[in-house]
Amino acid sequence: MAARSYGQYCGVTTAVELIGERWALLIVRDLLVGPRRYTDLRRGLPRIPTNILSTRLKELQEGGVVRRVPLSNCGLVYELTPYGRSIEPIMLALGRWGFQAMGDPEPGDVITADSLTMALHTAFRADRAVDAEYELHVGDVALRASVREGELRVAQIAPPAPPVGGSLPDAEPDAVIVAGPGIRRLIGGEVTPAEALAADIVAVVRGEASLLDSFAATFHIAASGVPSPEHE
Amino acid sequence: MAARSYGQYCGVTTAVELIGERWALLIVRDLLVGPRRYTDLRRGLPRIPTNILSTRLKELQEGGVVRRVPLSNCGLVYELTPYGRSIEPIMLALGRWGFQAMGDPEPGDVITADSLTMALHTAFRADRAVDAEYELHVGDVALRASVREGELRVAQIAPPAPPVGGSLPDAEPDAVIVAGPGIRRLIGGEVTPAEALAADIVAVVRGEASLLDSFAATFHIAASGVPSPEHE
DNA sequence: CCGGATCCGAATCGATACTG
DNA sequence: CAGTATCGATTCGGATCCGG
Repeated sequence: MAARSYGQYCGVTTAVELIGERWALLIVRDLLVGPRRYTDLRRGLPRIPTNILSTRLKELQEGGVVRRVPLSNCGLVYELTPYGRSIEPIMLALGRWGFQAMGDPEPGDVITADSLTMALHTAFRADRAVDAEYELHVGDVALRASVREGELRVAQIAPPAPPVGGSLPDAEPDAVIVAGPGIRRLIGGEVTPAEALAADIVAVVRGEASLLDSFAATFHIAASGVPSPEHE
Repeated sequence: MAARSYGQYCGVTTAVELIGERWALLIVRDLLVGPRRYTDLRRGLPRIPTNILSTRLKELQEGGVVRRVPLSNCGLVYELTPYGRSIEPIMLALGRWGFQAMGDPEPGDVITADSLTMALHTAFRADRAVDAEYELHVGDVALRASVREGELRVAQIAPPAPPVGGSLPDAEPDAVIVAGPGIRRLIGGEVTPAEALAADIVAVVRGEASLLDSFAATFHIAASGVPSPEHE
């Protein structure tokens, strides 16, 4: 029996041995957004030590969760295997579960492009979705979220986008929404869109302010049971 | 920012900080089966150090996942809060995901009553369920699984059950199934019930052997994508 | 710059012993 | 029964270094 094995013959235990080590699930979260290079993963996980990142990538490969793919031109990327990708619904559900217990950010907490992308998918309600194109800015992260026919697609926008003529791939968004971490309160339904605007939690800097209602309907995480009554 | 925080403001990260520490999710798994005393948890997690168990229980309480309840007569139990219980569908899905990657047991691996109970729930297919009463023995564990109207109830049977007249709560089961860890191959569909009987993977020691077909239809985990092509 | 490997102090984990 | 105390073994975190 491996040294750090839990010593149980059980599906949950096997899962935890595959993706339960420290940082492993966050690596998988970022890879669910798309294939990433070693350096991309480092940027998306600012506090991960580099030796831990390479150790985890090796372990995830041995577990059949992640695959290493050389790029045709140069370099290489890590990507999920089909088996690794099949964890997506679990990741989304886990994100919703954790969302209920999120308080306000601790000093030093960051919001990364991949985590916000995943959070949008987590909060996406296909049944209530209103078709629209949003540009969303939270902290340093800028995303383009396209809601079309009940489907969500999220693309990351490079922050210092130099406006070189002709290379802009997207049409103008219907609304440009600028927010901070307090956007959690809007998605969680703690505040209405009107209250969020009034309290400066979010701002609609382009497009009609009413599109914030569509946004709040499309991206919503209901407090299912009890979020977490007593906290430390 | 807490010392061992991941430093990200994200639902998945929050979830991992709540239930991602070593052993934590296995404690939650056992508590999903029912409230448990400290000693019960120790028995269900034979390799957990006792200081880790008490540390995790404290952390899970601070996170609002677990609650400590004094018993009316004597002693106390740990139980999940409503928020903690709301992780059940995720746990079941994770058990199915991990099941795909289970190989054969390592030497020293055990099967516990709570993990097998959870595994039955994990593998239960309400849509294909056939009503029946099973008594299932795997290793030292004995379970009573009742399938009624598409619902599953599992009770644990004390192994040395002294046959004191009148105190038996259940009627006779339709079938008594005795198996080893190889029962995974039956649930995973790697072998048919007939093959499992022929290979001595399982035995029906009471009741009609054809009930093993019902069992295999009721408890099944299909290989969704690729289980895990390459393994270490 | 990319993709790591190496080194080392700090924190955590695991095993055992002990206690109210 | 329900933990706490102790201590060596591991792992983690932070920093630096290195080959392409």
